[in-house]
Amino acid sequence: MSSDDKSVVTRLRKLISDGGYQPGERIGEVRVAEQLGVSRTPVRLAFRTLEQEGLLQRANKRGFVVREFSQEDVLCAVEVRGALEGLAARRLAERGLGPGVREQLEGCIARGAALLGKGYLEEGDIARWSTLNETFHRAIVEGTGSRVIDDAIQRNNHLPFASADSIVIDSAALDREYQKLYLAHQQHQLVFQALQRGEGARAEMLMREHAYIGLRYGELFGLDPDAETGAE
Amino acid sequence: MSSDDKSVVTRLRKLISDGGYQPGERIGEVRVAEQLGVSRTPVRLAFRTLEQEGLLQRANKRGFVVREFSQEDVLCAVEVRGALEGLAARRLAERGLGPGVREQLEGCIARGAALLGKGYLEEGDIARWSTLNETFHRAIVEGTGSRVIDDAIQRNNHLPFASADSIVIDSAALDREYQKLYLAHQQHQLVFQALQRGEGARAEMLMREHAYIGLRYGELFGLDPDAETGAE
DNA sequence: GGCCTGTACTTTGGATCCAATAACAGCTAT
DNA sequence: ATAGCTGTTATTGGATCCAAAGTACAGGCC
Repeated sequence: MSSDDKSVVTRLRKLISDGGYQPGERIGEVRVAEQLGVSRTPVRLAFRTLEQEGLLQRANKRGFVVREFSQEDVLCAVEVRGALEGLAARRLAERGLGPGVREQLEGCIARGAALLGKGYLEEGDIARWSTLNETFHRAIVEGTGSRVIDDAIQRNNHLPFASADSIVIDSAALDREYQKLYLAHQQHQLVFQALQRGEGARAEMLMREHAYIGLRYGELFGLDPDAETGAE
Repeated sequence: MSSDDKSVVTRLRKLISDGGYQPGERIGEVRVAEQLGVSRTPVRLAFRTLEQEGLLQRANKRGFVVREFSQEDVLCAVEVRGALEGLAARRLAERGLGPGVREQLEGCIARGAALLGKGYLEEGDIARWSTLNETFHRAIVEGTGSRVIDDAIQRNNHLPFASADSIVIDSAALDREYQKLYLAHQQHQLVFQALQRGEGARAEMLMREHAYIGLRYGELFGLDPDAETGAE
């Protein structure tokens, strides 16, 4: 189950989000099994997982359809992440961050400063930011030491547009993206400061606001708000 | 899948939470299949669902074990619910509650007032409170109109101690429970007032605090805090 | 005597087979 | 001509079979 089956779930998730199946489209077991080169059994297992994740939903009486998400859904998923990561940040601030977490967060901020210090973005910087941003968020969530909170966030992140590293969408306009990343970096610093000082409420609100960064902040830089959903 | 298989998931969930399998215990496919009188296939599918719900977790290299939850986990699950229901309440207050939702909430409060107005609890009141409380919470969550938020809350509620109606634990001491329910009723009224007035931040904080009602409020009434986890 | 290795058994995961059911189409009757 | 019924087909869900991987036990070697 571990190796091969997990790969089926992953590949099916990728197959769907890459547009192999359109939102609202009915998805059948046999066709997917043929496409992935496996039997129907692991596909059925994977359908179950993806149903729980929210990517699939049961059809009228039989089978599954690919779930379709509205702009509103995207916004809500980001708000859910903000609420949960805010909760994690508050708990972390109140209970104090251990040396390991502090070190990780400091490392992320240092890497962010190095990345953005030169005043512009170059090829590969976006990937580098993505990993450091991922590390930063995971450090906070794992720092709470609660699998329940972690799981809740992970489940929400299964929605393809909800996770923390779906910020950058236009890698062609690096100058515009630079401003967003710089703001995100500043927010990271503020969150870290609040965490260090044990300012729970402030850490929570900062983390919550930080979730919006990939969503509506484009308006601040004169972008078209409709193009700033962060989806895909 | 719909009818029979859903029953397998439900029955297995019940089998686990009724103590048929101890937390931390390894759970095998064949034994469960025999106990439920079905083949291994639906059991495997059910394992998948319950893994996503968080009731099972993968064993070291093979199979599943029943997840065990600490007191800390219970607290975290309640805080997660508070954060998410708080988010729902804020959105509802900001966007305004429609006549349907308002009516439902008013109905719940009226029923609560009738239930608690006589000053004491009698047999059956606890079940009545449970349904009205469930209706109240669901009205707020569904009132947001967002399946994403709804799903996130539902997924958290799959943990047996996390849902909103795991308040009352000691049905033998009805006088003590009365005070808790009365406080809960007052909180419902405050939440409703904030929702009506469009006071988003206040509605959120009230809803969030309200989540704790079954957890630590026992201390206020001189109960043993350890007995007030709300589990089961 | 303890540790390592090999073999056998247990259990899971994948594939295939069979039954049940829902969708679809064609036919008939009003 | 249309609506309802019936038969056929396609697709899902359950059971069983087979292979692979893990674990435990035992025997041998150091």
